[in-house]
Amino acid sequence: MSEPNDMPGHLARRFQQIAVAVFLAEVEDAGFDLTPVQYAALATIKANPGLDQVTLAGLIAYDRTTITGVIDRLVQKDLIERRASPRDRRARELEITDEGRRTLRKITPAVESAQRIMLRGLSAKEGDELMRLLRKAIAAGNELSRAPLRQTQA
Amino acid sequence: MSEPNDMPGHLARRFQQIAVAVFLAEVEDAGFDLTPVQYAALATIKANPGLDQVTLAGLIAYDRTTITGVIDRLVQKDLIERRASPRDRRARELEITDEGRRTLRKITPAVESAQRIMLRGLSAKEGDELMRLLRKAIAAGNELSRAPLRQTQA
DNA sequence: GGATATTGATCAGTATGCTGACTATCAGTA
DNA sequence: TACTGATAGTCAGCATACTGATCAATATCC
Repeated sequence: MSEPNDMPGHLARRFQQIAVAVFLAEVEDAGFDLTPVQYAALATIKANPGLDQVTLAGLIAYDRTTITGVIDRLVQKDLIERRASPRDRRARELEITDEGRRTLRKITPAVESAQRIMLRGLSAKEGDELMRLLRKAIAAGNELSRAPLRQTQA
Repeated sequence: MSEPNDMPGHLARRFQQIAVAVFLAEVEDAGFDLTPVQYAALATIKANPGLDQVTLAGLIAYDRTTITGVIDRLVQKDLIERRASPRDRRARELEITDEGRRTLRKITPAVESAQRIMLRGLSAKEGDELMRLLRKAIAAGNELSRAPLRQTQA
């Protein structure tokens, strides 16, 4: 373990690095310009119409200060709308647009292809096992980052 | 797989996110101010005295444009020295300083502790298996990122 | 030897992620 | 109701990562 390449932290970084590169390449090949982070936000907004930014952040484990910029860019691309909440004037409600829905639908094959490519060195069984172990490690460490996963409303 | 939290790419991001947070917390508790990226660079420079930036980048799979800033900060902290190579005037030779050596020695327990914490949800056997699977997936995807691992000189 | 290609390093620009601070608003309570 | 604390969102600042460009220096090939 004396060498970075043998450490879990370094492997985490490398795997993430490859995952992002594969995602971007597949999505660009499909003719779209969307980052992994933007995709996850968009898909989650579609599945939870009208949610506010803090709730969105909790559902995908983003920092609330990071979400601001991600939302900005999705709005700029006309994929979502951000408007003041009538019930809480501090909050913004997020809604997917028709354009966002269309993009999400057309981009799905590329996203799924990317998930397969990043596991291409593993058998199906190994891929499942890797995901199981990642989920388990993540669950145990959830509270250790500033942006933990929050399944429910605060 | 229709939900981000079930996708390998998202799990990769989450695990990396936790790994970085744990690393920073452990290192700060030990009284140091060093990022995972800076640590890996410093350790690799110590193990390969006089290497140039491209070689360093290859050994830890950093992008060459990223390395520039990392090196800047390590130099600023007096942990390494950067000087022109006598053999190739384009290249810079990197050398760890006494201060860098001292820091590396004192920080090691915190770094190792961090590696344990980020796997704390897994048994020893599961942790080994996770690392094996990550290494295998990474090896298969090595060439897919702009900054692949390069074990040897270009 | 000289044109050409390649390489090492840097830079500008963009997108995450984070820390810490700040404003506006809301909720609970004395 | 006024005070207090908590919450939603944003901002400035810093550190990765990347794309693509540029500059200087080295290699290669004719």
